[in-house]
Amino acid sequence: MGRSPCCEKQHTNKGAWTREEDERLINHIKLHGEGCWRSLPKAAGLLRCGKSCRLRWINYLRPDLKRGNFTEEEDELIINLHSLLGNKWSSIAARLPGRTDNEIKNYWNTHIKRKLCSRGIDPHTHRPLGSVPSTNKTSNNNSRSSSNSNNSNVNRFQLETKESVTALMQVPANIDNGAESAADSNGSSGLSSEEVFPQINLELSIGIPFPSCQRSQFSSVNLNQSPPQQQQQQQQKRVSYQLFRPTMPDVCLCYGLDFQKNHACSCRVITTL
DNA sequence: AAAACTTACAACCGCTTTCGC
DNA sequence: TGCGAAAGCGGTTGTAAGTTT
Repeated sequence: MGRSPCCEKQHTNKGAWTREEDERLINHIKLHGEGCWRSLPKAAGLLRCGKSCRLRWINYLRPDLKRGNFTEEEDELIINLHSLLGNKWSSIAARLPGRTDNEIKNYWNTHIKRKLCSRGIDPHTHRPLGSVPSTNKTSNNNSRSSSNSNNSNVNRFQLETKESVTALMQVPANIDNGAESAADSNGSSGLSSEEVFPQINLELSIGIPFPSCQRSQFSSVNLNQSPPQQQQQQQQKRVSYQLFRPTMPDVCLCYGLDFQKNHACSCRVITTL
């Protein structure tokens, strides 16, 4: 029935990895690939849990990791992605080549939170500090707690869909203002979200899933009926959208933002935003 | 110079999701 | 189909390094 346990914890090392352990792990993965973490420690001659090996490899030893300080562009991208995705560090990391979820999470907690606070922005809500929070909090606080609580999938969908719609509205606005993020321009000016984006009601509440995510459902990004100037603007937006999903094919944004995993969006409609 | 405090980040823990039996 | 282990993920902790007093 099932599988045998992953490791015998009483025979495993803990704490900081030694250089020798690192080398063993690197050599083993070079020879055999990432394969099965469960059997890796034994095969590599390591007294470590497979889970620990995986973490060490992913967060520190992988050759494609980009070490060193985050750039200003990466900062802004993380802030924007966090405003869209909340604390979904792995999803954020997937859009920053060479960075790991753990690294981004640590960086967020040590640098970006402070940076946003100094700009007068609440790092949880991406709203100006002191503004009245929505009663229906966004997913920054619900990424885990909602699944722990008795909230149904419908409730989770409502929250995430609300967030995705807000995101759809916010992203083009950011891009029209150049590299400045919505949070940035919002915070530095001291204006409320509603003042910056008068067409957006951030208290919007959505209850029923879209039957499918079609371009026409997001009127602000409907290219077909746009005059040439608008089309030019939207072409810029489309290019800039790629920043947020550089590895994604040109598919529905909901899909690109992983909503299909939560059944919030089951479509794979090809769309040009 | 050293103690106290702060910061940064690697690693661990516990939970959820996925998947093999 | 259900159970249980593996994998994956996000929150938290431990501690080394840096800074201040």
